[in-house]
Amino acid sequence: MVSTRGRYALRVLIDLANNQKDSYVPMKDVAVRQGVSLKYLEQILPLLKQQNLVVGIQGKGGGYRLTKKPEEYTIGEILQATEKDLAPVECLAEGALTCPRRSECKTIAFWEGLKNTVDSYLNSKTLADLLQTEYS
Amino acid sequence: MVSTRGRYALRVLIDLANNQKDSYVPMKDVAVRQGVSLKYLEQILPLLKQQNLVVGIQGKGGGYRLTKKPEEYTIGEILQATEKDLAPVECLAEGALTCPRRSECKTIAFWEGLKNTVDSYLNSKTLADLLQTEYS
DNA sequence: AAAAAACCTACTTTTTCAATAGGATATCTT
DNA sequence: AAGATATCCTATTGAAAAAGTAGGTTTTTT
Repeated sequence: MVSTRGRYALRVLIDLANNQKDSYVPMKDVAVRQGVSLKYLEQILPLLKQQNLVVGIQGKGGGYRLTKKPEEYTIGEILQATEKDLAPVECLAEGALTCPRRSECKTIAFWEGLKNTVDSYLNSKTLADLLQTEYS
Repeated sequence: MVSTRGRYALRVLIDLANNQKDSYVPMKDVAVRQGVSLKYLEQILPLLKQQNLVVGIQGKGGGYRLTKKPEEYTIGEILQATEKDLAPVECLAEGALTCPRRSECKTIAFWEGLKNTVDSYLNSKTLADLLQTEYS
């Protein structure tokens, strides 16, 4: 299950896209608009910055800004930056040591298929896809 | 991420399918073959029994047996029985209360799409698909 | 009666999640 | 230079879940 870190990250980027201007957007404002803790966002944004998904400027008048156009962000790369791991099972996680039962495992192909399915979906959607308001 | 409960459940059912006979298969044997704790399996099997995925017989000569043919089990229903929830985000979980931001939420459709994608995959594969040994 | 199985429930240990907290540092404005 | 306003950095906490361990009870066959 995707954690609040990833979900908040998504919402922050949507917020940044919707409030783009020439200047930078302070997280203080985003926190209010999104109804989440500023302090928590301050932990999440460095993860996005590290992957060059945003630029952050310190000091008065500072804040964050997108580094590219919304349609150039895949949801996959955003979640990748914030979630610990997107693999559906332990043994497919980043840097997992090879399972001793690997050669006899009947499920690994199935799990790989699931991972591929999920990854494909996540990489097929972009931030731009989330910008239209639509409710049911 | 799918927990060991779900993964072990899958392996138990594969094991049962591979060791089918007229009699019942005791978990003691499955535990040895699969290299997992018997005591832990004893917690998992009741979940499968509850959904009529297996029948269990107590007493000497007892054990468990599949209730239908391997091709009639979808992986989805197996994981459904053992995992707490298969939803990718909290607000799509079983019996989640409706989010106060629901009407303005820009991500819900995306998450629903992810859930549908995952469910489709899980329901398209059957236990029979996992029975062929294949390694790479 | 004894053996072998499932059944039931409580406990423990470890890890992760979701924040909260408090200050340090950088930058702009006046 | 001073003050305001940001990000940045790191530690701590509280609650929940994950993954098992443990011990006994009941059922059934031999």
